Amino acid sequence: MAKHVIPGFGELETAIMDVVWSTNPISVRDVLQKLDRGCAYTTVMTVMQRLFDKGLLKRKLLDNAYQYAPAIPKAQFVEETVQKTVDQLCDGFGDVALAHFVDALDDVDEKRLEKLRRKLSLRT
Amino acid sequence: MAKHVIPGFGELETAIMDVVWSTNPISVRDVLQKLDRGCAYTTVMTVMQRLFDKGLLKRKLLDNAYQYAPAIPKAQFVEETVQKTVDQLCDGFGDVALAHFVDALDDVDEKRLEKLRRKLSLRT
DNA sequence: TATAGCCTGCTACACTTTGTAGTAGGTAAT
DNA sequence: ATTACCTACTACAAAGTGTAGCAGGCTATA
Repeated sequence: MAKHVIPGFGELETAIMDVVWSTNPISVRDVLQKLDRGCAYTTVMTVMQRLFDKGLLKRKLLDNAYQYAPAIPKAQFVEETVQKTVDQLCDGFGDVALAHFVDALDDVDEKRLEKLRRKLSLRT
Repeated sequence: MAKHVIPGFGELETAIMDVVWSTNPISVRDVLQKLDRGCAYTTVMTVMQRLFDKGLLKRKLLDNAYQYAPAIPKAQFVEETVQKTVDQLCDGFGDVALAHFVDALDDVDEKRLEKLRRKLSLRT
């Protein structure tokens, strides 16, 4: 089975969320079609149900079928996930982690570095 | 049970690695004592065995008991973990993730920001 | 030498998360 | 009414992690 890419967030779940973020409201059937990965209707339905249970999707009954939509915008979700990840790694490993985040971000392309510089200079 | 704090890295595992990083070589018994969390000897042993299997610990038989030591220094492990995490989140969420990493790091104390600024100015 | 004590290896179980999907039962349209 | 589609419920596999018992082996000491 696919490894968890993001803690508490599997590969199928990510794919489904991406579909729903890009097109919503959307039915299970349509997500299934857009996914194009030959899994069963019920598989997609179950995962979307779980996403709903986790509070990541909301839904509305329309003509006897659920129409799903993101409970939070992608940007916000990513923000929270990143923040949580940074926090957890810093909790677990302290300053060392922080330092390495900086290093990791070091590899980022120049355009982003430029943005970062601008950001930093704003608050100096 | 405790949630996974770091993907592929549980709470007990982190605690044990920290003990071994701070004191090594070290026996299972001594780790158990230092942990001070009332779990069984065999629990610690099993987890250390797994850590060994994962390549995170090395060991040497001494007087019929294993002496464990980190296979890699903490700094290196943290670096790899952080790098992997950043990569995965960027894979999964693209530029949005990156931007939010920058934001997350924004909250970091001034001393670190200063370091970051210095780092960035070096490559402008 | 026997016995207690500590160590390892093996095994096993619970629980959670994620992917996967079948079946039953309901509703709606043809 | 029969077909088609939807949901709810249920279930299972596999991995990861925490937890620990038990058997067997070595050592030291009584």
